[in-house]
Amino acid sequence: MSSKKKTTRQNILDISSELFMDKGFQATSTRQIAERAGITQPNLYYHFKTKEAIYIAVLEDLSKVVREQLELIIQEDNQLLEEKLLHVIHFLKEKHPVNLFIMRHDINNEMSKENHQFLYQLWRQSYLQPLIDLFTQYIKDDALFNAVELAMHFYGNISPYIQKSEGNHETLRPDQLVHLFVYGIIDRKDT
Amino acid sequence: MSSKKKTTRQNILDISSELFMDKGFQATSTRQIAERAGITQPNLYYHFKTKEAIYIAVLEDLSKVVREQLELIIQEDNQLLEEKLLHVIHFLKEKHPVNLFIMRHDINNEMSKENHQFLYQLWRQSYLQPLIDLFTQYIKDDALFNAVELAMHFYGNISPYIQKSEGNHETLRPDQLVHLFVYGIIDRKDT
DNA sequence: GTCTATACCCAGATAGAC
DNA sequence: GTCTATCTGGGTATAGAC
Repeated sequence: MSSKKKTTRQNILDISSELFMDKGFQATSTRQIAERAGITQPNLYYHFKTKEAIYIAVLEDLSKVVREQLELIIQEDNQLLEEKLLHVIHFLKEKHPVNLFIMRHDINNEMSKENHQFLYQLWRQSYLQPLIDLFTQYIKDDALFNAVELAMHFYGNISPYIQKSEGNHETLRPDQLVHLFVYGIIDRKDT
Repeated sequence: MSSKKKTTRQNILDISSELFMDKGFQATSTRQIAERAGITQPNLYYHFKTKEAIYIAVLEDLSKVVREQLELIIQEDNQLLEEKLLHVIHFLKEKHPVNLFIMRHDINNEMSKENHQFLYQLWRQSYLQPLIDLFTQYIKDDALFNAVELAMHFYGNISPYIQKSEGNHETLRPDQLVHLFVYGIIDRKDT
């Protein structure tokens, strides 16, 4: 507790992160952010040039944490693929309850052209690349799918299960999710 | 060609359907709809009470077609589960290139409370129920997952692959998609 | 049925005082 | 650094003439 008080800038980022990652860029207004941060809306513009700049700063923070953690997980020794995937899901679910659909939609559709490019690369490096590396380690050369396809597919599979709101009709447990991803819907436990 | 000219109302619905299902409810403005329909924006309000009413009419049209077609597919005789799933994907991809994430997000988050209930039931009946019926036919009683879980999971799996825009980085073919869903990522072709 | 004109609201962003 | 006041533009929706 060397410096107990958060800076206004960091406070804005933390609150914006929650709102952006839950409701999305468009649906989050600068007035909402300001209200929750306990400041006036124009004051945001002292700390950031535009609303989009806030979004970028938020994603830079998130990406750093995610990348570090995912790289740790895939480097664990003596673990089955299933166990590592389970760790990934647990990490995202507990520490990172983010709506990945909305996040990807915002990156692809709500940003200016330059920022879209930048954020897409950021997303790829921090979210996708560790999974690509993981699958590269584990799959055979003659596998039916390459590592990139599997990594993308993995995110498509787990996204509905790691966000917080969005009418939680998805009820599978993380280990069931991994089972479906690795073995499919067919029960082969008894073969 | 008994009546060649589309009514204004139907024209509005067709254009709204494309926009809503591609960009979502919020991101589609009544001005855009009117412009593409070749009418003025206030004229929309002669045909529909609100923007939300347009969305509901659109989803009623879509649901009817989807429900009929999916029920046809699951009733086909002498087909493997894989073949039926493939037919479902082909139908959705070709005739119904809709962003299912956005659709579900709109139903859950952009509608008034009553309309949310109504549309959710509509979605369940037309999109989900046929898949539930299909899995009920094919899975064993002691399977690891029930039909509802599998149906939800199936949509989560295929959604990224059937929309038209949204930066097409997903490249799996429909048959690969079915393979992953049914057998998982492990290559067991040679066992 | 379709139009013009316009009301009303909420968004992002800026100017300038303190 | 933070505020009040305000601009500008976009959104949905209504009134009323034709």
